[in-house]
Amino acid sequence: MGLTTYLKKRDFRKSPEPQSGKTNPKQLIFVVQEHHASQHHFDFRLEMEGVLKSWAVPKGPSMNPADKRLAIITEDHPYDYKDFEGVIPKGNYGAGKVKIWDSGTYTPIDTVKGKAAQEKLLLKQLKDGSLKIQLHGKKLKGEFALVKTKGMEDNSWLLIKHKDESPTTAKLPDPFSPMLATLHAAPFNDDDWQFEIKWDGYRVLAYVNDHKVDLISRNGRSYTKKFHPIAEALQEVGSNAVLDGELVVTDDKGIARFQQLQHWKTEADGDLIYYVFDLIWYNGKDLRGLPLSERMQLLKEMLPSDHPTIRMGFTIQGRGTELLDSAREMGLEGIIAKRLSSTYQSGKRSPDWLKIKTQNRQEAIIIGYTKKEESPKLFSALLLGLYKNGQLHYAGKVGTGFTDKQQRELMKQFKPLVVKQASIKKPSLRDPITWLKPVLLCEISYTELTEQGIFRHPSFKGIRDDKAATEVVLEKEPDLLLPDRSLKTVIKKVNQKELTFTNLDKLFWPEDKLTKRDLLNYYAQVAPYILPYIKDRPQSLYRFPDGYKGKRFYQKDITGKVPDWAATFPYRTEGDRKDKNYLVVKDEASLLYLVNFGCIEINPWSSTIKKPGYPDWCLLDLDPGSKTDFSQVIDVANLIHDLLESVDIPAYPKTSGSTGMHVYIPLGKKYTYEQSREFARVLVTLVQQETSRYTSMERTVSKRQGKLYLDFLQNRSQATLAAPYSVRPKPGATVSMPLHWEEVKQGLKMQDFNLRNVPALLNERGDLFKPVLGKGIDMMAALKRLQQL
DNA sequence: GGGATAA
DNA sequence: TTATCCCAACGCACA
DNA sequence: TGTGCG
Ligand SMILES: [Mn+2]
Ligand SMILES: [Mn+2]
Repeated sequence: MGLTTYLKKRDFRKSPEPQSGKTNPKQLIFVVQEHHASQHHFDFRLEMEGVLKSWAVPKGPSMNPADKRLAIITEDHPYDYKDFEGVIPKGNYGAGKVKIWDSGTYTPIDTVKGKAAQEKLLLKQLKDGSLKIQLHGKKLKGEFALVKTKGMEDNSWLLIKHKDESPTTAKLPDPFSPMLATLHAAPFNDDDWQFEIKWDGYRVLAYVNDHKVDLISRNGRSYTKKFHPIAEALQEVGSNAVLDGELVVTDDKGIARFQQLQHWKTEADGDLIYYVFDLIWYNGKDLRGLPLSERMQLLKEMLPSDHPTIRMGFTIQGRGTELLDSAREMGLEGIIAKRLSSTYQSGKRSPDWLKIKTQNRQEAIIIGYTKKEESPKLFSALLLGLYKNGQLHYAGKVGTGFTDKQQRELMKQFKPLVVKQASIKKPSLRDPITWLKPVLLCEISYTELTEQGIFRHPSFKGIRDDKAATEVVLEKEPDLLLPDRSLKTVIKKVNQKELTFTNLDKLFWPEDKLTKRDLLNYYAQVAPYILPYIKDRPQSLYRFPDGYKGKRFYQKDITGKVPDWAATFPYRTEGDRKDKNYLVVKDEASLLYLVNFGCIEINPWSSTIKKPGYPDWCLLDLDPGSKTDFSQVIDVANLIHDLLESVDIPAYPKTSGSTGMHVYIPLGKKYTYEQSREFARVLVTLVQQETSRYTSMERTVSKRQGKLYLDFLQNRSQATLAAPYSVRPKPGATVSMPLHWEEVKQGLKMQDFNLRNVPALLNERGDLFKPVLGKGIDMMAALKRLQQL
């Protein structure tokens, strides 16, 4: 009998558990699929409780695909299948022989004749738990084994868990910290999840022993004395358990009141209730490895069903939307969603527990107000706006939450801001609108934001005067490509193409703790912004498979190395008798494919395959030398700007993300590379003459004497530069960031723009480089104007 | 990161 | 069977 | 015609 069953059958309230040294072996069997095997790795898939896990195991000496049959999977804590770490034991285990003994008789069972019979027997022994596994006389150290028998299908393995006992008898770590929930934007319905009310109180762990109860807060503070009625009640209810729950004070309507809890002194201050929602420990058994569903079952059996102060909170399976609605009706803070199969992950803010709020807070810009004709109020509703991609959008109207006094004060502030023209596209509203200059900020609460970006159920909370209106953007948790930090390999469809993302935990920037997963998430987030500048362009690959400090190499020819769906562009070098092929980015999938290949930076041509000889932009590359630095780059960039502005040539600057800056001039595919280069030469020559003290156009490094190099020669076919929004393989994961010319001034730092902050910045600023792909300049007219100078 | 090839 | 290798290149500027 | 350069 498994321990879980055993625990379930017990009535914990009636008699103490007998102390017994006997352990109950528990073994679990799963069929693991070998999904994709390369020369260097096995990729395993395991479908468990409806969730697909996958992980890569590097091939070691014992992992030949033809013959070797065994790998060991170990893990740190019991029963959490998401944290598999692939480990290949060193040494030679012979030609695929896994010796398997019957644990009772210790007779080898690998001598059974016939494949089918062998497999059948093995499975039987695994199922009834009578199996011990040894490798050449040595007991397996790991808690799991992957076993392949000769009778099994090629892509199937058996994963055997052969722990002696589960849950374990071990000391509870001290200090012990509770599992935490991740904030989640919207409710959902899913039968794999349980939903419960989020109570507004103190998170309290209760250590219940025979003669003593301790109530401990999340920060390790003792609440035993302060909330002694709860401690006393727990003492009656049970013993030898560690419970997790929320301690609340309810008002006369039964609603938890946080303020009242803070000031609670005696029973006259309100009714204390301890809502228990998890059982972590019972009679020396650590239950954290059990799935939530089983812990809940045990908890239900352990707690009395009708105790006035120690209660099990209400839970419902699958119907999150419904529960959030009722929580909102009741004026509660929100709900918690918990994955039924999840283990208790101490101290972790886990994606298996999600907090979903009934009320969200957001700042918004007041862009006007309406007034109903007949209304005695000064105004009926405020019109709200938000910036998205650098543009102001209508975000709904708020008609509640302000007092008459607040209305009078607001009207005073509105007076000097009244304008005739709307600052946005006019929403269709019945009541007459007074438009305001979009500078005033307010804070609102709301329940939901619609697809169109309109607040639902907004309520006014007050004026904000500590921020500029342009700083206000939607505080929305981005949907990440790879949100689950416990998966080391993920197979995912992007643009209808199946991509395998590997080695997601590999530290690409160890100092910044940034992983390959972070890099992929970054590019997925900025894909809409970067794609215009890399789509349909052949790519020069610069690969860093082991992170920015690791080995690196350039790659252009990808013939035969990329899947069929990847677009390519043929080329030849001198003496080639066959075509070589550039990789061409077409969509998010091909971009992410590159990134998974270890391409930290993206290096596209200046022209597309549609018109390969005609670049979209002309570029000036400002590279500081050994005796110059970024501050001179800023100076010379501004001089270039002044010059171009004086002759009416548009130009757009970006940091390079490395040491210098890039300036792009739109050409609109109208001129050849040679024309672009000669145009750049003219511009750079003019600027260099003015700044000869610290700039140079010399191709030979030594002749530059450490001066800043004005590089115009990259205006040439097949030459590449790091794309806008490209990350660079540099400390701090810097990004090549398009700027306003006003930002190009002393004090600007390369590190201001990096993998961590650029996605949010882009949401505010939009794509500043958009005009680079717009109408190209009239080069001849521009040259004529330059000549007049 | 992973296919090709030398040892 | 395992370890290592290999993954660009192009044309301009100056000697 | 070779070498450095990005
Ligand atoms: Mn540069
Ligand atoms: Mn350069």
